Amino acid sequence: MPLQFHNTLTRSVEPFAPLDPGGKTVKIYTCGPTVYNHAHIGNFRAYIFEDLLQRHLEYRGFHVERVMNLTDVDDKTIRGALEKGVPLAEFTQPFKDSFFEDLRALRIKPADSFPCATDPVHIARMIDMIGKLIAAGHAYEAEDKSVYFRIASFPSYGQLAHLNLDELRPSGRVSSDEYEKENIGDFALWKAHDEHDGHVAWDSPWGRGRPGWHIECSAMATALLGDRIDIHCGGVDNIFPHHEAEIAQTECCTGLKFVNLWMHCAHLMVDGRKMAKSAGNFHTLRDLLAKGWSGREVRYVLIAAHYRLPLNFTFEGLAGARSALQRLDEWGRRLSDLASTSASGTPHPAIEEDAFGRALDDDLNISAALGALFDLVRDTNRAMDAGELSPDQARGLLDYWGRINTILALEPESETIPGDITALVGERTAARAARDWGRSDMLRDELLARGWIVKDTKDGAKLTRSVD
RNA sequence: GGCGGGGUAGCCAAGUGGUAAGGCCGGGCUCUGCAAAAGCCCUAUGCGUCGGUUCGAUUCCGACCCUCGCCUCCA
Repeated sequence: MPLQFHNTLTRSVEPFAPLDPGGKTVKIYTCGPTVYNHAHIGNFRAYIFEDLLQRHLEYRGFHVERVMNLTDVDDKTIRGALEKGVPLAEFTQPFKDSFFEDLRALRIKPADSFPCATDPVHIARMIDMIGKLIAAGHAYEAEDKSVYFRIASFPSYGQLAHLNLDELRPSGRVSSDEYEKENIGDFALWKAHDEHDGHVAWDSPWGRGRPGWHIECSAMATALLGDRIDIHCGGVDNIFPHHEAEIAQTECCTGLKFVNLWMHCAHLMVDGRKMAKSAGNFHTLRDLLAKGWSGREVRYVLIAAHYRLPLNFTFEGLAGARSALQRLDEWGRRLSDLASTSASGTPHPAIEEDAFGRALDDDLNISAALGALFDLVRDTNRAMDAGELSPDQARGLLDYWGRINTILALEPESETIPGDITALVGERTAARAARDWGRSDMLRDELLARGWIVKDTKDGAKLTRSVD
């Protein structure tokens, strides 16, 4: 099966081929967070889907160039800064910092660049693009000194969302701008400064103001990746109007097809409803970490369901992830013990077949991929139980597990066992050899009190870190 | 109202025109000084409902029910 992905534009799964004539480089732009708050795990579902996409493309030998923007100026960031009485940049910085911390905790590969909307270089580019759009008749300055994109000038507006604009139902969220616009669907490229914006404003040919949200992505994507990009990702809620607007602005500026492949992930749900800051039903990563869950466990939950399906977040699901990971950890540990006497790996049929990688080729079918992985776990555990797996085969499988983890990134934290713990285990082993069960049990309790669980396997004592 | 996802065992979930992967939970067994852990085994005659096509449908077609999302803040 060829590598293929679902394209939101055509609503079908299509074979993937990069724009790069060399067939090597893949350019990806992904919409990042608005830094007015800590991102919640629903946001991170999107970033983990994008991480899976990038890692699988790399597994298939592509070189991925990826940009993720940070929206650090909009209504909410401005409101937050005003309420706190601090400059905008000072308000957003802690949320930027926590975002990067969370990416690390979730083992999400950093993008090659994380441009910020307020970067003067990008503001200048946005102003430049808006000027071009006005000159070409695609945008106009309204009476309130804001600039709007004229959707009537771009006939294919609505193609991505498959919306017929004549049939749009008024949403009820009508703002006062409506009276300034030629068409209710026209969207702001430049928002004239008003009293709610405080000191947040930049000079422009149309007076002081700030950029609209959509133009930010068009400017930064083309600045950093060029006029045409391979893949643009985001949550389904970005399809309309955000990505629709990006297409219109960018293509009207460049005259080129902006994005070859649009990929969108479904929402993370909680209690059967979309997880959203506005709904107040969200969990942040730091909340979950504080409850004793690990970033790795949260990553498993978020990565294990197909990206185009809504995923209902539950603590039962997190507990299930913990158990599943322990099974994988134990498998890796067994393979590792067996492989310790082997210098080089031997091919195993399952590695050649690579059912895991082939499942991901089909629009990132992670469920089938994990199914294949757990099949391999069971089959090789059975072989190890029967003493039918050689150390060289174990080494080969361990290498394969390592390759799979260049995609999944679910390997256990490397744990260094402190010397005093090792000493206690040694004492206990001696006590057991002397059949001094009382002392053995006392030492086991002592180890547990220090956070380590001892398991007496037929190969001797094994230690694992206890979890809360 | 328009558009788009979903409805498969207690929970999550893959998949196929020929009779249902995998994970969690649960049960059994093995190992074991005890305990814990781990490994193995078992667990859906049925895939929202009702029709239709077919030798045969969970998979194709039609209708309907339920549910979630988008329709200019939103990953």
